[in-house]
Amino acid sequence: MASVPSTPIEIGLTAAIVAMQGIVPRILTVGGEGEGIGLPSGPFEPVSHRTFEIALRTFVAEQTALSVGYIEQLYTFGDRGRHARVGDTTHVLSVGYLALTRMPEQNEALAKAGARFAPWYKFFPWEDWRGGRPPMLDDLILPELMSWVKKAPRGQASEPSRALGRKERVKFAFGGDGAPWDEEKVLERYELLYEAGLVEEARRDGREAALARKQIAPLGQPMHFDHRRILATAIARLRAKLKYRPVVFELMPPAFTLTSLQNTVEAIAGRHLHKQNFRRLVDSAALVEPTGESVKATGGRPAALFRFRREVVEERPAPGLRFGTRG
Amino acid sequence: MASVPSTPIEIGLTAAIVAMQGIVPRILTVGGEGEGIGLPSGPFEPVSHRTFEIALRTFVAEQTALSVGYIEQLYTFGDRGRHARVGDTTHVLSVGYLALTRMPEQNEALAKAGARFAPWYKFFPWEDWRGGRPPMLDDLILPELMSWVKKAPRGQASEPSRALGRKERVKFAFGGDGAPWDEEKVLERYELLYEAGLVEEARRDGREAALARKQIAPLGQPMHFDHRRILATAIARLRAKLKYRPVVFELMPPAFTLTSLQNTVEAIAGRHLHKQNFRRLVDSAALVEPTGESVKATGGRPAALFRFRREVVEERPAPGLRFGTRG
DNA sequence: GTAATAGTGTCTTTCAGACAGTATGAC
DNA sequence: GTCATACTGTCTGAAAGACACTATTAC
Repeated sequence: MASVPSTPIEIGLTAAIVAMQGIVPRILTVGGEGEGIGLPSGPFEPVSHRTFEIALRTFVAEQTALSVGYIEQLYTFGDRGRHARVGDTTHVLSVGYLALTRMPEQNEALAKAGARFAPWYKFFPWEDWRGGRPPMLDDLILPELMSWVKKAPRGQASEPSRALGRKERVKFAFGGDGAPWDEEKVLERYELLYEAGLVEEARRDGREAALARKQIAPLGQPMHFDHRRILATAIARLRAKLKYRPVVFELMPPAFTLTSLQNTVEAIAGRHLHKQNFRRLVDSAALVEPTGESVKATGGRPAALFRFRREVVEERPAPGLRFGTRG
Repeated sequence: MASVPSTPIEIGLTAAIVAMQGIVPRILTVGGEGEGIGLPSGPFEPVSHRTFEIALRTFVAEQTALSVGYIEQLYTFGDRGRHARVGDTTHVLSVGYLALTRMPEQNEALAKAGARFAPWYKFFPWEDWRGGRPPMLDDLILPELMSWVKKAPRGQASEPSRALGRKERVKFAFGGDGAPWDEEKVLERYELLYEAGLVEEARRDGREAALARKQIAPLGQPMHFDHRRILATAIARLRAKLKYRPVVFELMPPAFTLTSLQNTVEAIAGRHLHKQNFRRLVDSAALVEPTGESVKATGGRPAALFRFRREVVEERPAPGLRFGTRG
């Protein structure tokens, strides 16, 4: 049970660091221009770092001159197939983290470190429904997925009834035919697009489906290694967590208007919410309290400012913004 | 970014394998009698296993002659402090998994492999509220935690306002004083008991609080390494997941009565549910369909048998048993 | 018949979703 | 005044929570 590993294993910590700018959710990226873009990451050194979280905070501070607040572990990816092209000995394993921060005033330190906050929907354009259902779904994605469904190999029932067929998986992830669009299924959708060879990473990793497929416009901007998958996991987790934990406030300034709070939630969820219900929700959940101040910058009625009530986390089991399924 | 690790790292996969027996939720354990009890675990060998899940299924099959159905990654633990006493080079990192299975008819293969299904509340007696609020909470746990709260070191505000004080953490995890008991906070409670030195593992790992504390009855049966923490994570995840994914059915036989389904949910959640509401919930969620058969073994009216409708996972975003906060 | 378990009918409270309306600013 | 944004009042229908009641077995 306690054998010596036969190949050296390196553990990479990869961080999806989120910040908001107006109605645009942004993700911290490194690299770019020719060499490819990715999430900030670094090796975990057990001798110098006691925990993952300490290691993560350290290398993020070093690489991006940014101090992050909320941190949460996402998932540990161990597939060899989806990893570095660099060789077969490096980066076998990556532990993904989600971190929330507030957009820094000055981005110079970031730029110097080669990092910048990129809009996250550049990587997942089909996930933003705030302008209505994205046309690319019907124009490109679903037709391509349908032909992938038809190409399914016969009699491949290695798993019993548990594993869904291709058709069912598409319906599950993308909705349609009675099934609704579930904004939380970000990872399922990305994985399906990967398997169907519709994202650049699939071709890069040498999947047959991708090689066989004729060249079409790429679906969203690709990333290094499995970083887009980690980002998909991060978005999915954040969208789910919003509803039962008050994590939005980690992205908000100390004082904010209810409209800006709603904008932030909508930006993350990728869809619009009913305004009056949102306000009632926030009010009845007692998540915020008025500061007494207000801002008069919009050309309309001045908006009252609010602050987050930290006490709620002790009061109730699941204090989140339980917005429902409709707009 | 791609440096060679300075110390050899081994990755251990550890599985919390759950099965039901009547109203007793059980967890697969290995070892016992003197040498200490633990969860089945094995090393991850990147050369022979393509993914964690394959590696996990393989070693579980080898160690326990058991084939598991549902598998889900829980968390990756990297703290050095909580790991093996064996030395400092082994088992630096453990990836925890939750697996659900049905109790095998024959346990001989298990027994031969040195494994057995133990009732999980042996390890967490304070988590079972089906017989009412466990007396040990008021008799032992809360008094001890209160004295730990009082012993808090002064001015240790290294983290800003984010980190709660000891008092707030106890209230958050264990409820009381207006705050309710949240059955999902299994991990928070265990971590608090560990920090306060009230569980055996804390003493074993050499925490001051535990060493300073006078000898009292141990709180639940301890486990090897950080295995009880992984089990706490598994129970918490399962309790939460019940409510929005139809995972209970992985623990049920193909045909079951509504009462046995409710018993299983109650066993996992650790508390009683309102019978009529539970039935209506199951009915309105359209999670099951009658088989047409019934059983007449109980001495009362025969119960109709039902089967799980696998189709629901495609129909609705979150098909679970959204039982509420009250019984 | 009684005891025991299985299952139904309906009432009340709460709350999500939506309607329409009022308030306060810039111009 | 108009336009734009901020905010409130109230209706409706769907659930959650809890009540009492009926059904079918063993004895």
